Amino acid sequence: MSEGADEPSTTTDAPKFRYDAALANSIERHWQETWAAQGTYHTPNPSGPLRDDFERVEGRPKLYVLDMFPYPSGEGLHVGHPLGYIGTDVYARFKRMTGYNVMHVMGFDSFGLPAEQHAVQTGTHPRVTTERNVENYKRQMRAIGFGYDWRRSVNTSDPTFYKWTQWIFLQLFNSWFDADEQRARPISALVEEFESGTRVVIDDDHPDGVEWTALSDRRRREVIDDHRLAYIDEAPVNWCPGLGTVLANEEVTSEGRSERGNFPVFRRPLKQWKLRITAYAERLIADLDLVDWPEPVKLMQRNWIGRSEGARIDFPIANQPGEAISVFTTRPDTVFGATFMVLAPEHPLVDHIVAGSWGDNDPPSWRGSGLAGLVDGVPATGWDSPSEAVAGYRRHASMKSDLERQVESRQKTGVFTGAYCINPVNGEHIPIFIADYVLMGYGTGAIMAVPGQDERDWEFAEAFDLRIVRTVQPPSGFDGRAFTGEGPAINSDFLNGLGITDAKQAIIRWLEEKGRGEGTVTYKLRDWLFSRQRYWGEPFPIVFDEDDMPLAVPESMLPVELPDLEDWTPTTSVEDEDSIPEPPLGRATQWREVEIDLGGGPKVYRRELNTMPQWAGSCWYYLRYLDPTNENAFVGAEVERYWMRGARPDGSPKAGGVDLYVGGVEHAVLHLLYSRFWHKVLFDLNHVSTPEPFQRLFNQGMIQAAAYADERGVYVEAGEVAGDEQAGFFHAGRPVTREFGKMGKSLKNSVSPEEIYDAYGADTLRLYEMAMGPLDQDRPWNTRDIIGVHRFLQRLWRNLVDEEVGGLRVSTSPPPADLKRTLHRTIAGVRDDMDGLRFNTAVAKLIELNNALTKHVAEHGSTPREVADALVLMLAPLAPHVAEELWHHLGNESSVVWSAFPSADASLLVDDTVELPVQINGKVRSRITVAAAASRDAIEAAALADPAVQSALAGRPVQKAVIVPGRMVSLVV
RNA sequence: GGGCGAGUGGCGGAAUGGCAGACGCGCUGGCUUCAGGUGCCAGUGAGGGCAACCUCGUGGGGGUUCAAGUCCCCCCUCGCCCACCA
Repeated sequence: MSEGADEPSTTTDAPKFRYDAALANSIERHWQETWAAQGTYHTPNPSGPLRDDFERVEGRPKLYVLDMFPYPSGEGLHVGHPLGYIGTDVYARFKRMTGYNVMHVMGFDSFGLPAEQHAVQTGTHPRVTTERNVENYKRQMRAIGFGYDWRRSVNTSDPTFYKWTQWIFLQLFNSWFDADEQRARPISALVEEFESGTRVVIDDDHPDGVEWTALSDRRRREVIDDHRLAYIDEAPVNWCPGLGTVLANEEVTSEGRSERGNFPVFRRPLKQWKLRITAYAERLIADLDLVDWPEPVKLMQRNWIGRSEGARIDFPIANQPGEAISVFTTRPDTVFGATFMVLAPEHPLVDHIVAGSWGDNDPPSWRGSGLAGLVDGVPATGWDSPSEAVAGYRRHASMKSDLERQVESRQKTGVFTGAYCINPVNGEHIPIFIADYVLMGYGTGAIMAVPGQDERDWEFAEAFDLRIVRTVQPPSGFDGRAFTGEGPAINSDFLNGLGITDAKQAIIRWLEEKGRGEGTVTYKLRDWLFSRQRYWGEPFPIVFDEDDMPLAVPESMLPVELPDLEDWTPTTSVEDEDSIPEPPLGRATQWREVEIDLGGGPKVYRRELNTMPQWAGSCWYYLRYLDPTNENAFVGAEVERYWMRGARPDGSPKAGGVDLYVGGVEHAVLHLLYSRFWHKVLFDLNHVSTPEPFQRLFNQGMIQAAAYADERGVYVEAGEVAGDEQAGFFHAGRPVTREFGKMGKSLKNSVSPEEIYDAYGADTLRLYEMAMGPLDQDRPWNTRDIIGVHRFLQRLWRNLVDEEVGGLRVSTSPPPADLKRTLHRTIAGVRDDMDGLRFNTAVAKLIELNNALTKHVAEHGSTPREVADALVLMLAPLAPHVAEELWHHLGNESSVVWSAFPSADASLLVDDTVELPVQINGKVRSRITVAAAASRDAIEAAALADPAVQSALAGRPVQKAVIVPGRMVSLVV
């Protein structure tokens, strides 16, 4: 018994042992302390320091249930946060009670922008605020009664954790992607292949290959560095002055702003770290077939990776023998209709091909006359020369932000370069334009324009009065413009008559035979920009030598600890897009240089001053939970194999990994793509045993709450609003309007878990969040509804405990047959629902059982022991505190947490007799009761004999009788 | 513009093609209480009828079926994702 039961109740005349908030709170406090003291939720490993009493669970199947861990914000948890956590906690507890060894841990994603921005706002060092916030989150989570093994918890900003984040980065740095074997291999293997001559170096200076021994030491290092999975690249990146850092493509919205903070983002070339995720594009798509994920998430990943099959076609440049422009197209079958060429404005060949002067027949529109109103300094007849036009148009294009491009209704603009190239299939000279609708970042940055079959090219051709040749026969009556549908090839020489698929195959064969191109695959995915100019992140384990070339810090020197700084704030400026990134670590004057011996004696090196992005720690934290104290490896091999192995009971193919991963759909392409990539690298290098990290993914819904805005549109505290839908809503006497949105600070509609414990207890909160709807659905929070599940717990308690004196109201007599059937039907249903994560219907079934029990107790004065035991056990995953209290009250010594979930007696799931509805012409006219095993004939006879049926038939003969035994009778007259 | 998903009482939501609205909130009536309610009991889709019952009813319109919230076609509304990706 908890001592709380002896405390006076807050209400004056309520029974002393009524399950109210005060009693719930004392029960919860008592068991939380007891569980912590007894290590109830400790999960044993098969080996190592956390082996504990592994024998106890040996032979059980393992189950790894994982939540997307939070970043610990200064606001603390609101009731919208723990929805998924409660769901996994219920599931983990249920599976433990049904015989699994369950891994269930919570950690903290504490590096990165959110933590740092919070620190900036409060003016306190992020380490201090992070530690404080983590403690607050832990306290709040303990109060909800989560069954985590807290010994395994990790915090990504802890040096003992990020030591291994850095170690994994070095794995990436020290490996390369072998395209032939489609996997990562140690960089040393590449060096060996170069040295032995089995692989030759091909670069811009040596397109036909060059001997390794012919290269300088420095050139060799450059070649190696260019192969690494983590490499430095100078390329256009997303520079966000408002945040003072560069961002990954995934962190930039389609409006060209930062996902976090909504600051403008500018493209500019900078030297940055990148990770070669593009090498894994094919496997990242293919292995989606191995995992049990929601189809929309798989689709989002496939779309993000953006695989396109097509061909590369080389168009020789006119008057420049031996030179050609490569294009990528998904429609090589339309090449006979390519009547002009378009390059991205930034395409490197533009300067090379641009003509000295306009041709006599080049119309004003080709010279840029159409831009006269849009761009400063354009004469009404266009620019005077192609080079002026190119320069002017480039200026115009680079000034346009992505947002402006979108707003500008996609009017096609561009200018002629004055140059021509030759269509390789028919020898025609076709003009080369530059236009901003062709993007440098995709394919080759150049297209062959086929206006007859491409809407964008059609628009461009119309705007610039260019020739249009159809190469696919549109259906008769087609009055559209570009025809993108299926049809026989026309105007295409040897392709004529072929369908699109056959024509593609034929032209690719032709291109490959003639050496004019080849079939190829292109991806939208870009390499992952991996450095940030922020303080609060993992330092790179990298130093630079006097040649400015990167070298790995030896593993023995990890972690490279983040130095303490007086001023750790980022350098930001919202207005100035010409600003340049300044890593705050540059201010660490003692730290930024280091003397170490990397072979050849101690030398002074310059440290990498950027830090890793927020996603680094979350890429692999689920592996550290398994072996958090391991000082020799990021995870021990035996432990990793035990928890990550993936064998389905039926032996079907399975990726393995985490058995159930629950989190928000907002991570569909960021975290989930990045961590799959890291996991695959670790898999290739034999550090983990499964090709995928997360076997099953489940996206929980978002809890929304009513928010209220006044006449000015300013949000007011939702908790201070009075009124209802009929009367309207008021804040401080003034009318406000209601909307629903994500719970949080910005809408002023947060509800803290503490408010709910104080009024009802944590078990009620847990139960309410599970009962309010399907776990994967968004749903509005409604504090008013909570009383329903609280009453349920109160009635259940009252059915087992005498509210006045606290004694048990449990009898040894067996339950009557109907109650026993209800019990076993409930057991079967609840088991099913919990296995399927349908906790809302599981709660409904328990309430139904308890309602039946309440009737029984009203008549008999006590609960049959058999029902009491089963009900408490079934309640345990959902409301663990009150279940544990009742379990001990029922006389059990051991924890309900490790007790067996009840099993249904199959013989009690079928009734002896069943009531069947009888439909006449589709409408229910009567109900008959027949034996469950009755034959069709017997059921039909019983239906026809029923007086209500007879009167409804009114003597009409039955034309047809449909009998579904156990279901219904349907008569047609 | 393209893709995906969803529309069921006053509200949240249940329904292997087989009795629509389980369960909960709210509401109505009653009990308990000096009073209040976070207590208890009963009722509660709409309309009609004293009643047994009858009619209508799952965004709208068609269809398949003995039987449709569920399957098929068209349309409307909302949400999410992508958006000049060659």
